[in-house]
Amino acid sequence: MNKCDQCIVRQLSSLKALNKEEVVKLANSKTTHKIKKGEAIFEEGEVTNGVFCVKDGIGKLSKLSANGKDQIVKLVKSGELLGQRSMISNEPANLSAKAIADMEVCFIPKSEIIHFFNNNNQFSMNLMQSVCEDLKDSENDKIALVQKTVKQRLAETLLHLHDAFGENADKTLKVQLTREELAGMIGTATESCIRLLSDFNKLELIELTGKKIVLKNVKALKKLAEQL
Amino acid sequence: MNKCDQCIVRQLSSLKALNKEEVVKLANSKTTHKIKKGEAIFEEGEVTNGVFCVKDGIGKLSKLSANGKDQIVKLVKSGELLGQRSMISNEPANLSAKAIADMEVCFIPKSEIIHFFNNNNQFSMNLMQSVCEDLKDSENDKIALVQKTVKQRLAETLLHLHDAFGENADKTLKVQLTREELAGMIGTATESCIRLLSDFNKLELIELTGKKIVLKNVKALKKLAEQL
DNA sequence: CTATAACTATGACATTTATCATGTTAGAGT
DNA sequence: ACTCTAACATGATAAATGTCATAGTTATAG
Repeated sequence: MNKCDQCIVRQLSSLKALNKEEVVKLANSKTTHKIKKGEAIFEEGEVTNGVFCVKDGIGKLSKLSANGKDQIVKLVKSGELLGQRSMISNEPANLSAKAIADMEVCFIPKSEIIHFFNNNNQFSMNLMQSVCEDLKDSENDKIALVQKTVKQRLAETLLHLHDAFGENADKTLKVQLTREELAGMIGTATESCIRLLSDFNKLELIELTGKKIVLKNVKALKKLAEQL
Repeated sequence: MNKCDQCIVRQLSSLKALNKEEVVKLANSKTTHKIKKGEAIFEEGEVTNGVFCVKDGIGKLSKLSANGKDQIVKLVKSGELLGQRSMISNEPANLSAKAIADMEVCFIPKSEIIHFFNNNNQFSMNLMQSVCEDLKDSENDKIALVQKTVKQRLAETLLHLHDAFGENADKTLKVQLTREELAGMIGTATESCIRLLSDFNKLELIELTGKKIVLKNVKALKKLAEQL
């Protein structure tokens, strides 16, 4: 069993507030899991009874619609927690969590989290703040969906991916999404997304080499994302 | 000063977890305000330094876009808290809160809320759950915005208004929104909203008498809202 | 009780975006 | 290396929705 006190991830999540004793308790109750790209951590409707802490890799939270499209609500990376919302609300998961790149996650049982929540004010405040952050993001996304065009949302999303996940040595975006997934993030049809990427490519806002994407003109993308 | 222990509202919000002593403390620090229809409780960007508890009336949380449209994120009624998110995140308000019907609200300073949060596990859990509930709603709204047509969203919103706010003796919806506000809720142009309301009227799904709306065929509206 | 503004309504049209069809390319597995 | 499948790409078209124009209607202040 990995010792949690050496896990860098702990520094990033709400768990950073835990004291030595609590970390030991955590290490004894958590279980570690490897999730391959494409596999699910949990599915919509499942009762998880705990939270997952992302140690490595990238995951997506999404919901399948009646017409078969997968709307991506959020991407998660190292240091983030998954499943807090439904755990706190005592509800089955509202969204599915799947790996976009191979992941390593730790499962922490509900009883532990509740215990920390009730006994460590800093932890409960951290957890609260992370949910509040999600709420703010979600509200802003909602507004963007209504007030911005698909083109603007694509520009915005590319910038966000760059910001949140960074780039490789060759300047390509680190997150590797299929066009379909990217379309699912911005809420549009796959074809529309592909078309706009081509447009951006022609306008030299981005560069497409295979499925790798390089942001060539961040300033222009920003302008595009902002402007009315 | 009103005594909080007699306030029915307290039974509805996270504040229901407070004990006798805490309620006294609350009563001594809160201030009560009357907000006229159309007036703001707080505006986007303001630092509120506390939360507002809605005692009576109906308010909207919204964000003004560059093109002058007001996107409504949520309606709030008696028993709900306003401004928790930005208070917890230590940020200026992300949204404006305005009265849609004359309101009475109590302002509770941040220091009180934090004190309760740190000393009353049931309160902090309640508060957490209410934010989680908001998050879930927001995520579902987001998905609906992408996956449903304007027509479906209008049907859904009418049902939600009926559900959440109820009807008057004459069966008309209790919340009285302008067409512009309703459009702002479903994320569409005012004209489109008006047009669809007319359609619904012709199809006898609803009845329009002036700006009052009666849901005539709830079943059909539900079907419309759900179906692909 | 009128004047004036705000709200509601509807038509005509433009634009955006989805859908369908079809072809190409790239990557995984044998 | 060769297939086979999934992913990418693009054109043609249709559908949904936004925008602009204009007019009727209601509410409200003076």
